[in-house]
Amino acid sequence: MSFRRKPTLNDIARESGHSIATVSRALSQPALVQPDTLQRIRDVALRLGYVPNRKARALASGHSDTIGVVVPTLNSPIFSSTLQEMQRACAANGYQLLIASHEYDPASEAAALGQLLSHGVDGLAVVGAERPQASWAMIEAANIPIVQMWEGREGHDRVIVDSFQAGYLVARYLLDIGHTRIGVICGRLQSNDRQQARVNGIRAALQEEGLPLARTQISEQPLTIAAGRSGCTTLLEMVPRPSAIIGTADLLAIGGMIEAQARGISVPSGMSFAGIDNVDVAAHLSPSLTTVDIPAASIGTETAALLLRRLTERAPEAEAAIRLPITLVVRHSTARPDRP
Amino acid sequence: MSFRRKPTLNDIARESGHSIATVSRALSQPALVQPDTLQRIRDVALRLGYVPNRKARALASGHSDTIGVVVPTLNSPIFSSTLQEMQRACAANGYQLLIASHEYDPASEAAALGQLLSHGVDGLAVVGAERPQASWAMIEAANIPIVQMWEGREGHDRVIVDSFQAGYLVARYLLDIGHTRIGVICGRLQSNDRQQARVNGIRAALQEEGLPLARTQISEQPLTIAAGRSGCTTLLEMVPRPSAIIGTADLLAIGGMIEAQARGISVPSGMSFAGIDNVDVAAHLSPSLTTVDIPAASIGTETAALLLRRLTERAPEAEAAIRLPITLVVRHSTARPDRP
DNA sequence: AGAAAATATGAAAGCGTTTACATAACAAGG
DNA sequence: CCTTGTTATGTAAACGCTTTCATATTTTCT
Repeated sequence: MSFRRKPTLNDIARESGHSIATVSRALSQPALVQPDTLQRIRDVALRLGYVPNRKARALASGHSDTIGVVVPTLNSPIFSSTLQEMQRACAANGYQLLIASHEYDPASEAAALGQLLSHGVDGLAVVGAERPQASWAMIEAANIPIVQMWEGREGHDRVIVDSFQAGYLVARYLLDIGHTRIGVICGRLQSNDRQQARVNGIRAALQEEGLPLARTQISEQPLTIAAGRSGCTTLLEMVPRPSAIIGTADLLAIGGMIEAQARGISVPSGMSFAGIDNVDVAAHLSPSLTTVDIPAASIGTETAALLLRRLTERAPEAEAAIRLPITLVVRHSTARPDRP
Repeated sequence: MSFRRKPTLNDIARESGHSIATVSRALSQPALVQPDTLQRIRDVALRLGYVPNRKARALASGHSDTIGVVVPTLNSPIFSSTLQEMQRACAANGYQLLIASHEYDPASEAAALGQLLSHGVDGLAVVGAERPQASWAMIEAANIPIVQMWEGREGHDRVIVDSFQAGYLVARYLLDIGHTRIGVICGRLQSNDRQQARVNGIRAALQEEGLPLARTQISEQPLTIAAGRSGCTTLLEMVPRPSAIIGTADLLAIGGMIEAQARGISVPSGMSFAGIDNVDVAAHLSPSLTTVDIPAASIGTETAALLLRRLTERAPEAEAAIRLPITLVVRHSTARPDRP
């Protein structure tokens, strides 16, 4: 094995007796060169084991074949499946995913955005619309296609689900089957417009029945099963005790349900539990979890498709707002309350 | 808002009256310029809203401040937490993660590796050691630090866990408490050395007792809860029926356990279930799942640390093989068998 | 004070591509 | 046969930054 440095276009040009320009064209726009030269150049390239240098290509051409994604966390079944689908779609079209996460910290998100933009991503996908003015300014300045996922404001493309409606649906269902004392375990509301919207949806449903949603009915927690358990513990001290608990994320609802069962409360006869997300495990729990299905994977698919479209279109189309449907999935963790 | 193009070093040079070289130094090696010029340049840079162009920087300097990671799938609690930690550590040191996944397909993995290398990543993290010769050749040729995660062969740095031992531990435990008819639900074995090793570990433990591990005792499945259920269904047809089932991934064990319960088999009194991974939910199931803890997050942390060290060290240190401890976690999904 | 060493800056040559623009060759149209 | 169009190739100028080398300036030492 020789320790020659990597072959470049120049090497191929020299070896093949063609100019570097022709070589470049042969490799990236084969239609522009004659079949036999094309063949000769390709042979040499193969023999030398040429691999294009995308840094140089990016610098010269202005695009990097790279799409940036900023998510709150990688460690979530929801964002994972979105990312998985984005990755699939992007890879299939020759794009790489540059992924950053920020743990729900606006400052970290700003830093991540800065990094991605300075890396010259061709497109950007972000979660939600709530971010400091400075972050939005950076995005504007970059002047590249951007898609907001989950939540999104006017002004940019977006692939969204109605989180408010998700909250509303699940609360409305519990009310409909007779619950009036409802507790809520939700994620940290600050800098998280999805969680805010879900809680607001719940509040709206309660208000329709003239019921308030007091602070004492809500427990704000990190988004883990363990946190769901402790949230449940807190809510169990409400007087009167809630007859149903909504977790604004399945993990919270699952944790809550487990905690209740551990304390000898039977679900759903003693207490109902419902979540939002419809994670994989929800269908398999005992009892299976009533929840609202959020098409996380589709968000990834649609976002990638939209971004790829923007990256190839000639005349900019109108702003897109793709709204994906959510559906209440009634399972066995909810039932009519004992008696009021 | 003007539509000026992005400011470059040249713009700053002109505005500040310094040479572009000095400006470059001021921005990337501040120690080399005098305090007052430094100040002046920084002021101008700030005023112009200068953002360095990493593509150009990468081309000129030869490194991209980017680390490539190739995982089988993003949609797995295990890899998610590894990635999450890598992301955290890398971001803290100014590196971005370029993530690719390949759904356990060697060809896709090769393609992904090619993309990442051609993007000029400064370092690489991959899962496992089993890949086509051609893929290894590409990696060698790139001549950048690489870390194998989970499994790894000699020849490159690695941060590994003993998957064989994981399988062995859980099987040994079941044997110790008296089980002799053991079924296994495992992931696809092809191109997945972790799954292979886990199964081999189980086989080794059985052999110590003179027990075989026949093909009929094994059900190979995708790595999902639903697949675990169907794997369990298959194994229940073994005669005699197994008294314990090992899922070589928690998701499989969980699925299996749920299926058994759905069929009226009580766990663990009627049948024992054990997994490997120790995913979040395992501790909270009913019954809680006996499993082997795999420090997925630590793998991420250690890999990132190792990679970052390699990227800054002067003299290349000796090859590192960091072996992280795994531990059997006995919970309530396992018990002595009824009677032989 | 003079020589040697350290420090701060500038000029310019890349880094490996892409891409106008120019040129040459060749086919078609009158 | 000469003009006009095509088509294939080459020349050279970016792209925005880093970095070597040379130069000018200041400090340190004898």
